[in-house]
Amino acid sequence: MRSRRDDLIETALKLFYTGGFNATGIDKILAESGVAKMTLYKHFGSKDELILAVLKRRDEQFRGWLSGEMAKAGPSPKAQLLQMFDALEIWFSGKAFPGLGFSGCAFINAAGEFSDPAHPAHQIAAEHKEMLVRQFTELCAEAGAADPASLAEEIALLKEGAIATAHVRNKPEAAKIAKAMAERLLADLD
Amino acid sequence: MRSRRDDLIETALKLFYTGGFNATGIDKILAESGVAKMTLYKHFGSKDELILAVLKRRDEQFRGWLSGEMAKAGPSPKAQLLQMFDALEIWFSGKAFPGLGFSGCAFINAAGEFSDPAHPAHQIAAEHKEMLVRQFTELCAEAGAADPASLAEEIALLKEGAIATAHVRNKPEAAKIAKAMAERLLADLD
DNA sequence: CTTGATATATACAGATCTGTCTGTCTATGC
DNA sequence: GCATAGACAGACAGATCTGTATATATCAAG
Repeated sequence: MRSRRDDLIETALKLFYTGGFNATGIDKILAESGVAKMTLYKHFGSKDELILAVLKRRDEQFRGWLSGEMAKAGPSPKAQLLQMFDALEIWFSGKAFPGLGFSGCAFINAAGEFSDPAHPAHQIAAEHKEMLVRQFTELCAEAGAADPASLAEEIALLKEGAIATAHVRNKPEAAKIAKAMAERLLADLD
Repeated sequence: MRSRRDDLIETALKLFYTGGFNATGIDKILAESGVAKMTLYKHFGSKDELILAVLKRRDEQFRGWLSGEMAKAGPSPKAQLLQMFDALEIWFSGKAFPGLGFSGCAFINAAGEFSDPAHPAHQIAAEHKEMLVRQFTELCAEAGAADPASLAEEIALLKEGAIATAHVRNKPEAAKIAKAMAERLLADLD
């Protein structure tokens, strides 16, 4: 049974993600989740803290989903890295997270609304991206790359470019373009 | 002499860009620009229309600046495309637009806050990106690329990836990473 | 059955936001 | 000089937002 705290986080994630953080009011989250206002402030203290809890949840949810999709490629690290771009395409098409659709990357969006790098929400966004780069680095090392850290940064940059392109230009094919570029980057491996 | 309308657009651009669209109130723009509220509504009718005017101004300003930076590379289209990534680095460091600093791409940010692709602000953002891709396509054709449209999409994707990485992770070196990747893409040309 | 923790409903305070209304001031052109 | 257009100043309406206060209901454990 899901707790009220989880109800709030899941509802807030959906509304913040699709409608923006600043533009989405507390009252809307309360109405859609059916939770009382006092319960929200008991659990989170402020809207800002709810935003941080939502971003942490999204980080777990997204990285968990992506790892699962990449694992479908089997044991080869190179195949897993390429599979990531197929996962992006599923995400861009709106099929990855039922009920959420695709409204770009929640962390890029958060960094846009909370532009100061010192803002806690911006920092969570940065950490999320860093964690993914670390995961890519391990796979690149496992695949025998000469410079795993640099290669992982390049893969990550392709991923960010695909996300921004898919969202701003409403162009989900960006995943395929990025994948083709990644294939050339990884051609020497395995 | 700058008109009141320009004063409003320039001040709103700075505040929207650094503080976000929804989070920045009309009153702040009026206070900082020294313009009366009635004057704003005389010129723009609503905050939404001011936002659109700001995005159009930013489109002209940014593409004009970028074209100027690229032109510094001389007549070679390949050199101009590579020069673009040097321009990105200047932008990321905050030196491109005095008084604005670097808060990511105003159009990626706008698409984040106005996520619906049918929203006028989102559409202006998409058009801005499309115009840049068209410019890249012309340069790729001029450089003798076999498939100028595809190559331009790849260059554009590297650019978007660099912007997102530089902002979210506070990592201006992303420009150099993207440039190195672009050099490999363009190696066969000229 | 009582106690304590948790949640609910509802009202409210205080701030802020967009947009309007009413005057007044000032400059420019005739 | 005078008329007209544009901008300023400042109050105000109405909505909305975050956060608080109060009083009530539910439910499980001892």
